[in-house]
Amino acid sequence: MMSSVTQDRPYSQTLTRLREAGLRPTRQRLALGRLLFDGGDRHVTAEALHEEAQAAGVSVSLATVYNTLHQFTEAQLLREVVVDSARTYFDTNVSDHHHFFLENSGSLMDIDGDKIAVTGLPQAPEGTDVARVDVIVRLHGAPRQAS
Amino acid sequence: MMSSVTQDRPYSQTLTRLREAGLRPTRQRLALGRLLFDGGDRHVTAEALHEEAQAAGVSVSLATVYNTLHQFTEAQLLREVVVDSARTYFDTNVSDHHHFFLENSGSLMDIDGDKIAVTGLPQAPEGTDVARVDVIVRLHGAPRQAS
DNA sequence: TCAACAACTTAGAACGATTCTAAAATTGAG
DNA sequence: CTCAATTTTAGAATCGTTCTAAGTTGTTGA
Repeated sequence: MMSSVTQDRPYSQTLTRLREAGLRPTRQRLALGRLLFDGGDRHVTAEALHEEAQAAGVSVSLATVYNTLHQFTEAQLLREVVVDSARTYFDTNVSDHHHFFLENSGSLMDIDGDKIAVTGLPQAPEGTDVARVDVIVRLHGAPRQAS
Repeated sequence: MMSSVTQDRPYSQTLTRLREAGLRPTRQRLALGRLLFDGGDRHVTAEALHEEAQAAGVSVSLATVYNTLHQFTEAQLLREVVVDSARTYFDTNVSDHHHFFLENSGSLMDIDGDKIAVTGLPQAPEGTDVARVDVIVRLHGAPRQAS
Protein backbone atom coordinates (compact mmCIF):
# COMPACT_ATOMS: atom_id res chain seq x y z
CA MET A 1 0.00 0.00 0.00
CA MET A 2 0.98 3.56 -0.86
CA SER A 3 4.10 2.23 -2.56
CA SER A 4 6.18 5.31 -3.15
CA VAL A 5 3.68 8.07 -2.82
CA THR A 6 5.99 10.41 -0.99
CA GLN A 7 9.04 9.37 -2.91
CA ASP A 8 8.00 10.02 -6.46
CA ARG A 9 9.72 13.36 -6.66
CA PRO A 10 12.20 15.19 -4.56
CA TYR A 11 9.48 17.78 -4.24
CA SER A 12 6.90 18.15 -1.60
CA GLN A 13 3.57 18.19 -3.38
CA THR A 14 2.83 21.16 -1.28
CA LEU A 15 -0.18 22.00 -3.36
CA THR A 16 -1.77 18.65 -2.67
CA ARG A 17 -0.96 18.80 1.00
CA LEU A 18 -2.56 22.19 1.34
CA ARG A 19 -5.67 21.05 -0.47
CA GLU A 20 -5.96 18.02 1.77
CA ALA A 21 -5.64 20.21 4.81
CA GLY A 22 -8.36 22.49 3.52
CA LEU A 23 -5.99 25.41 3.19
CA ARG A 24 -6.15 27.58 0.11
CA PRO A 25 -2.94 27.30 -1.85
CA THR A 26 -1.97 30.92 -1.73
CA ARG A 27 1.32 32.24 -2.99
CA GLN A 28 2.60 32.60 0.56
CA ARG A 29 1.56 29.20 1.79
CA LEU A 30 2.95 27.51 -1.28
CA ALA A 31 6.26 29.27 -0.96
CA LEU A 32 6.60 28.54 2.74
CA GLY A 33 5.46 24.97 2.23
CA ARG A 34 8.12 24.43 -0.37
CA LEU A 35 10.82 25.92 1.79
CA LEU A 36 9.74 23.65 4.60
CA PHE A 37 9.02 20.40 2.84
CA ASP A 38 11.36 20.26 -0.12
CA GLY A 39 14.45 18.48 1.04
CA GLY A 40 14.88 16.70 4.33
CA ASP A 41 13.66 17.23 7.85
CA ARG A 42 13.96 20.72 9.19
CA HIS A 43 13.66 22.61 12.45
CA VAL A 44 12.73 26.24 12.01
CA THR A 45 11.72 29.23 14.03
CA ALA A 46 9.31 31.80 12.65
CA GLU A 47 12.02 34.42 12.40
CA ALA A 48 14.37 32.07 10.59
CA LEU A 49 11.77 30.98 8.09
CA HIS A 50 10.81 34.56 7.48
CA GLU A 51 14.39 35.51 6.72
CA GLU A 52 14.79 32.51 4.52
CA ALA A 53 11.73 33.47 2.54
CA GLN A 54 12.99 37.01 2.11
CA ALA A 55 16.34 35.71 0.99
CA ALA A 56 14.58 33.50 -1.53
CA GLY A 57 12.83 36.54 -2.91
CA VAL A 58 9.45 35.58 -1.52
CA SER A 59 7.69 38.47 0.06
CA VAL A 60 5.77 37.33 3.12
CA SER A 61 5.06 39.20 6.31
CA LEU A 62 6.18 37.84 9.63
CA ALA A 63 2.56 37.68 10.74
CA THR A 64 1.79 35.39 7.85
CA VAL A 65 4.73 33.18 8.68
CA TYR A 66 3.33 32.79 12.19
CA ASN A 67 -0.16 32.14 10.89
CA THR A 68 1.08 29.62 8.41
CA LEU A 69 3.25 27.74 10.86
CA HIS A 70 0.31 27.40 13.20
CA GLN A 71 -2.07 26.33 10.47
CA PHE A 72 0.44 23.74 9.26
CA THR A 73 0.79 22.50 12.80
CA GLU A 74 -2.95 22.11 13.21
CA ALA A 75 -3.00 20.28 9.91
CA GLN A 76 -0.32 17.92 11.22
CA LEU A 77 2.16 18.98 8.59
CA LEU A 78 4.39 20.30 11.37
CA ARG A 79 5.02 19.62 15.01
CA GLU A 80 6.01 22.09 17.68
CA VAL A 81 9.10 21.37 19.73
CA VAL A 82 9.53 23.02 23.10
CA VAL A 83 13.15 23.07 24.18
CA ASP A 84 13.95 26.68 24.73
CA SER A 85 11.73 29.13 26.47
CA ALA A 86 12.99 31.95 24.29
CA ARG A 87 11.74 30.67 20.95
CA THR A 88 9.39 28.16 19.39
CA TYR A 89 10.69 25.56 16.96
CA PHE A 90 8.63 23.84 14.30
CA ASP A 91 9.68 20.44 13.06
CA THR A 92 8.85 19.06 9.63
CA ASN A 93 9.29 15.55 10.96
CA VAL A 94 5.88 14.67 12.33
CA SER A 95 6.60 11.05 13.09
CA ASP A 96 7.25 9.78 16.58
CA HIS A 97 10.74 10.85 17.51
CA HIS A 98 12.90 12.75 19.97
CA HIS A 99 15.64 15.37 19.97
CA PHE A 100 19.18 16.31 20.64
CA PHE A 101 19.31 19.99 21.51
CA LEU A 102 22.60 21.80 21.26
CA GLU A 103 22.23 24.52 23.82
CA ASN A 104 25.16 26.54 22.55
CA SER A 105 23.93 26.99 19.04
CA GLY A 106 20.24 26.39 19.54
CA SER A 107 20.19 23.64 16.96
CA LEU A 108 18.05 20.54 17.01
CA MET A 109 18.66 17.05 15.66
CA ASP A 110 16.16 14.26 15.40
CA ILE A 111 16.53 10.97 17.20
CA ASP A 112 14.49 8.23 15.64
CA GLY A 113 11.50 7.22 17.71
CA ASP A 114 12.20 3.54 17.52
CA LYS A 115 15.82 3.84 18.54
CA ILE A 116 14.89 5.06 21.99
CA ALA A 117 12.78 3.29 24.58
CA VAL A 118 11.46 4.88 27.72
CA THR A 119 10.63 2.27 30.32
CA GLY A 120 9.25 2.43 33.80
CA LEU A 121 6.88 5.31 33.23
CA PRO A 122 4.41 5.48 36.10
CA GLN A 123 0.86 5.45 34.89
CA ALA A 124 -0.66 8.81 34.14
CA PRO A 125 -2.64 10.35 37.00
CA GLU A 126 -6.34 9.54 37.21
CA GLY A 127 -8.33 11.36 34.65
CA THR A 128 -5.49 12.12 32.28
CA ASP A 129 -4.22 10.70 29.02
CA VAL A 130 -0.68 10.69 27.74
CA ALA A 131 -0.66 12.98 24.75
CA ARG A 132 3.01 12.52 24.02
CA VAL A 133 6.34 11.63 25.55
CA ASP A 134 9.21 13.91 24.69
CA VAL A 135 12.81 13.03 25.28
CA ILE A 136 15.21 15.92 24.99
CA VAL A 137 18.90 15.27 25.20
CA ARG A 138 20.53 18.56 26.02
CA LEU A 139 24.06 18.89 24.72
CA HIS A 140 26.87 21.24 25.44
CA GLY A 141 29.49 21.82 22.86
CA ALA A 142 32.77 20.31 24.00
CA PRO A 143 35.27 22.78 22.57
CA ARG A 144 38.22 20.90 24.04
CA GLN A 145 39.46 17.99 21.97
CA ALA A 146 41.69 15.10 23.01
CA SER A 147 44.53 15.73 20.59
CA MET B 1 27.14 9.66 56.40
CA MET B 2 25.00 12.78 56.55
CA SER B 3 22.44 10.79 58.50
CA SER B 4 19.45 13.08 58.63
CA VAL B 5 20.95 16.42 57.88
CA THR B 6 18.10 17.57 55.70
CA GLN B 7 15.50 15.89 57.81
CA ASP B 8 16.14 17.40 61.21
CA ARG B 9 13.41 20.00 60.90
CA PRO B 10 10.54 20.56 58.58
CA TYR B 11 12.20 23.86 57.81
CA SER B 12 14.59 24.71 55.10
CA GLN B 13 17.60 26.21 56.79
CA THR B 14 17.35 28.86 54.19
CA LEU B 15 19.82 31.05 55.98
CA THR B 16 22.47 28.37 55.88
CA ARG B 17 21.81 27.58 52.27
CA LEU B 18 22.16 31.17 51.26
CA ARG B 19 25.41 31.52 53.17
CA GLU B 20 26.79 28.43 51.51
CA ALA B 21 25.84 29.79 48.13
CA GLY B 22 27.58 33.05 48.88
CA LEU B 23 24.34 34.99 48.75
CA ARG B 24 23.63 37.63 51.34
CA PRO B 25 20.67 36.62 53.45
CA THR B 26 18.48 39.59 52.69
CA ARG B 27 14.90 39.90 53.82
CA GLN B 28 13.68 39.13 50.30
CA ARG B 29 15.88 36.13 49.69
CA LEU B 30 15.04 34.64 53.05
CA ALA B 31 11.33 35.08 52.50
CA LEU B 32 11.41 33.63 48.99
CA GLY B 33 13.69 30.84 50.12
CA ARG B 34 11.28 29.87 52.84
CA LEU B 35 8.32 29.92 50.52
CA LEU B 36 10.21 27.71 48.13
CA PHE B 37 11.94 25.29 50.42
CA ASP B 38 9.69 24.85 53.42
CA GLY B 39 7.45 21.94 52.69
CA GLY B 40 7.80 19.55 49.79
CA ASP B 41 8.87 19.86 46.20
CA ARG B 42 7.44 22.74 44.25
CA HIS B 43 7.18 24.01 40.70
CA VAL B 44 6.78 27.74 40.46
CA THR B 45 6.78 30.51 37.91
CA ALA B 46 8.12 33.95 38.73
CA GLU B 47 4.66 35.48 38.57
CA ALA B 48 3.19 32.83 40.83
CA LEU B 49 5.92 33.16 43.43
CA HIS B 50 5.58 36.90 43.34
CA GLU B 51 1.86 36.70 44.03
CA GLU B 52 2.44 34.16 46.74
CA ALA B 53 4.92 36.46 48.43
CA GLN B 54 2.52 39.38 48.26
CA ALA B 55 -0.25 37.22 49.68
CA ALA B 56 2.07 36.24 52.51
CA GLY B 57 2.62 39.90 53.26
CA VAL B 58 6.19 39.91 51.99
CA SER B 59 6.92 42.91 49.87
CA VAL B 60 9.22 41.97 47.00
CA SER B 61 9.38 43.35 43.51
CA LEU B 62 8.90 41.14 40.52
CA ALA B 63 12.41 42.01 39.36
CA THR B 64 13.80 40.67 42.61
CA VAL B 65 11.81 37.49 42.26
CA TYR B 66 13.38 36.97 38.85
CA ASN B 67 16.84 37.80 40.12
CA THR B 68 16.43 35.49 43.06
CA LEU B 69 15.13 32.57 41.05
CA HIS B 70 18.09 32.85 38.73
CA GLN B 71 20.59 33.16 41.55
CA PHE B 72 19.09 30.14 43.28
CA THR B 73 19.30 28.25 40.03
CA GLU B 74 22.97 29.11 39.60
CA ALA B 75 23.53 28.02 43.17
CA GLN B 76 21.88 24.68 42.38
CA LEU B 77 19.08 25.29 44.83
CA LEU B 78 16.64 25.25 41.94
CA ARG B 79 16.40 23.76 38.49
CA GLU B 80 14.72 25.23 35.44
CA VAL B 81 12.14 23.16 33.63
CA VAL B 82 11.29 23.95 30.02
CA VAL B 83 7.92 22.57 29.05
CA ASP B 84 5.94 25.53 27.88
CA SER B 85 7.29 28.27 25.68
CA ALA B 86 5.05 30.81 27.37
CA ARG B 87 6.53 30.63 30.86
CA THR B 88 9.54 29.37 32.77
CA TYR B 89 9.12 26.97 35.65
CA PHE B 90 11.55 26.54 38.52
CA ASP B 91 11.68 23.27 40.37
CA THR B 92 12.81 22.88 43.97
CA ASN B 93 13.65 19.27 43.28
CA VAL B 94 17.20 19.38 42.01
CA SER B 95 17.79 15.66 41.92
CA ASP B 96 17.76 13.66 38.71
CA HIS B 97 14.13 13.29 37.70
CA HIS B 98 11.53 13.89 35.00
CA HIS B 99 8.05 15.36 34.62
CA PHE B 100 4.43 14.89 33.90
CA PHE B 101 3.08 18.08 32.40
CA LEU B 102 -0.64 18.66 32.42
CA GLU B 103 -1.14 20.87 29.41
CA ASN B 104 -4.63 21.95 30.39
CA SER B 105 -3.73 23.39 33.73
CA GLY B 106 -0.04 24.00 33.23
CA SER B 107 0.86 21.93 36.27
CA LEU B 108 3.94 19.80 36.70
CA MET B 109 4.50 16.61 38.66
CA ASP B 110 7.81 14.94 39.33
CA ILE B 111 8.65 11.47 38.14
CA ASP B 112 11.45 9.91 40.11
CA GLY B 113 14.66 9.65 38.16
CA ASP B 114 15.25 6.03 39.01
CA LYS B 115 11.79 4.90 38.05
CA ILE B 116 12.37 5.72 34.41
CA ALA B 117 15.04 4.38 32.09
CA VAL B 118 15.84 5.75 28.68
CA THR B 119 17.59 3.16 26.56
CA GLY B 120 18.95 3.19 23.06
CA LEU B 121 20.16 6.76 23.04
CA PRO B 122 22.50 7.26 20.11
CA GLN B 123 25.81 8.66 21.18
CA ALA B 124 26.06 12.41 21.29
CA PRO B 125 27.47 14.02 18.14
CA GLU B 126 31.23 14.51 17.95
CA GLY B 127 32.41 17.31 20.12
CA THR B 128 29.40 17.46 22.39
CA ASP B 129 28.59 16.29 25.89
CA VAL B 130 25.24 15.27 27.26
CA ALA B 131 24.32 17.90 29.80
CA ARG B 132 21.03 16.34 30.71
CA VAL B 133 18.26 14.11 29.48
CA ASP B 134 14.76 15.39 30.03
CA VAL B 135 11.70 13.23 29.71
CA ILE B 136 8.44 15.12 29.56
CA VAL B 137 5.20 13.21 29.59
CA ARG B 138 2.57 15.55 28.24
CA LEU B 139 -0.89 14.86 29.57
CA HIS B 140 -4.32 15.96 28.53
CA GLY B 141 -7.07 16.03 31.07
CA ALA B 142 -9.59 13.30 30.33
CA PRO B 143 -12.84 14.94 31.42
CA ARG B 144 -14.92 11.96 30.33
CA GLN B 145 -15.12 9.16 32.86
CA ALA B 146 -16.19 5.56 32.29
CA SER B 147 -19.19 5.53 34.60
C1' DT C 1 30.09 52.02 67.05
C1' DC C 2 29.74 53.68 62.54
C1' DA C 3 31.68 55.06 58.07
C1' DA C 4 32.20 53.43 53.65
C1' DC C 5 31.65 50.48 49.96
C1' DA C 6 29.94 46.61 47.78
C1' DA C 7 25.93 43.95 47.24
C1' DC C 8 21.13 44.17 46.73
C1' DT C 9 16.46 45.85 45.57
C1' DT C 10 13.41 48.43 42.88
C1' DA C 11 10.30 51.10 39.64
C1' DG C 12 9.82 51.63 35.42
C1' DA C 13 11.66 51.54 30.82
C1' DA C 14 13.09 48.43 27.35
C1' DC C 15 13.01 44.18 24.90
C1' DG C 16 11.96 40.25 21.87
C1' DA C 17 8.87 36.91 20.56
C1' DT C 18 4.32 36.39 19.50
C1' DT C 19 -0.57 37.77 18.83
C1' DC C 20 -4.03 40.91 17.52
C1' DT C 21 -6.53 44.33 14.69
C1' DA C 22 -8.68 46.28 10.98
C1' DA C 23 -8.09 47.32 6.49
C1' DA C 24 -6.50 46.03 1.87
C1' DA C 25 -5.68 42.21 -1.31
C1' DT C 26 -6.48 37.70 -3.17
C1' DT C 27 -8.97 33.55 -4.13
C1' DG C 28 -12.57 30.55 -5.96
C1' DA C 29 -17.36 30.01 -7.19
C1' DG C 30 -20.77 30.97 -10.16
C1' DC D 1 -16.31 39.17 -14.29
C1' DT D 2 -18.45 39.82 -9.75
C1' DC D 3 -18.90 38.97 -5.13
C1' DA D 4 -18.32 36.93 -0.79
C1' DA D 5 -15.26 34.59 1.88
C1' DT D 6 -10.61 33.89 2.98
C1' DT D 7 -6.06 35.50 3.44
C1' DT D 8 -2.42 38.80 4.03
C1' DT D 9 -0.43 42.62 6.14
C1' DA D 10 1.50 46.74 8.73
C1' DG D 11 1.61 48.20 12.75
C1' DA D 12 -0.12 48.31 17.40
C1' DA D 13 -0.61 45.62 21.43
C1' DT D 14 0.65 42.00 24.75
C1' DC D 15 3.24 39.22 27.70
C1' DG D 16 6.96 37.35 30.06
C1' DT D 17 11.38 38.66 31.07
C1' DT D 18 15.56 41.64 31.35
C1' DC D 19 17.79 45.97 31.90
C1' DT D 20 18.89 50.48 33.94
C1' DA D 21 19.98 53.73 37.09
C1' DA D 22 18.97 55.27 41.54
C1' DG D 23 18.06 54.31 46.23
C1' DT D 24 18.68 50.89 50.21
C1' DT D 25 20.83 47.48 53.04
C1' DG D 26 24.47 44.35 54.70
C1' DT D 27 29.13 43.77 56.10
C1' DT D 28 33.55 44.93 57.23
C1' DG D 29 37.15 47.06 59.65
C1' DA D 30 38.79 51.17 62.04
